[in-house]
Amino acid sequence: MTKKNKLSESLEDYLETILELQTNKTVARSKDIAGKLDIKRGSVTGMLKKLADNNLINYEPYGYVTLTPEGRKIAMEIERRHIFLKDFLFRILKVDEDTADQTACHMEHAMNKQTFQKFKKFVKKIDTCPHCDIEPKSR
Amino acid sequence: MTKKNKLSESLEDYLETILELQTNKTVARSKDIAGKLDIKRGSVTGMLKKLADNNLINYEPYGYVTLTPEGRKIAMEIERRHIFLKDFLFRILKVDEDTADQTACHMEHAMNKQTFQKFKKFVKKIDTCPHCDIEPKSR
DNA sequence: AATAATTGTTATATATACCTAACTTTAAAA
DNA sequence: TTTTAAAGTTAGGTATATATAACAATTATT
Repeated sequence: MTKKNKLSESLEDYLETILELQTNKTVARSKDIAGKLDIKRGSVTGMLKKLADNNLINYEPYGYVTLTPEGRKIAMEIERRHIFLKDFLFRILKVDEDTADQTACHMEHAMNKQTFQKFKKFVKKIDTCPHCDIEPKSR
Repeated sequence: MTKKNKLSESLEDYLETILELQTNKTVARSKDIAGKLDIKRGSVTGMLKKLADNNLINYEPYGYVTLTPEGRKIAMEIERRHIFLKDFLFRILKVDEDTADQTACHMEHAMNKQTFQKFKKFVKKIDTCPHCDIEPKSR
């Protein structure tokens, strides 16, 4: 059974960051993870070990970091939440972009899966409501 | 100048709890704080000292705990957020009450004042929207 | 008032997530 | 290829928030 050990917010942030780096730069390096998370290089190693212990990343000292299927699944979930929440905060609530990003970064850990689903459904509904007249998504 | 030291989520939770106890039981006792926060008695003392250091509570060993004006102000802000978010999650998103409570407890720390204001305004708007037909607040 | 129970505190320990600084490995330049 | 630079690791330290268990103070019971 895949243990559902409920990751810490920090570990979730690492996974999210690794996914972004993998996507944008094909490969995740310790230094870039540190950069994105604004954390010192030395601190990253220990966290990578923890993630590896949890079978969420493939990690060999001095090697590149990649997500395992399970790590990827979690990372994508967090990333999806982040994108959705940031859009909500920025486009609908009209919070400035930086704040939207930071706030999304916190909120993405605060809801469980089901609650987030409901929130999403709710936002989608009001997003097309003529009475609420939300600015439409540009795309 | 009143230093705006940005409290940790834990310390904010303590303040919120103390306010609730003060309101419901007239006085906040260490044991009840521990109970509400599901934390051991021994751990509470140190946190109370920190809050006292920050001039947020009046604390004397073996005495009752009371909020200072500044502590009260913060506690009320957090409490207001909690109540609002829980109502949103429970009544509008229809999340079950326990989950709504826990989730509110996390979310209440995730937004800054301005963002929360905007969120509130937004919810109030859609709450009276005929198209969105939200179940009305019972009171 | 004496004793027992409850509540509060202290000291010590643990876990998490950081930092710094020295060191090692790998990669790049000369 | 040696040397240098960059990236990664390690060891030791700090801060926060918790637990446990022994002890002290307070409150309740008899």
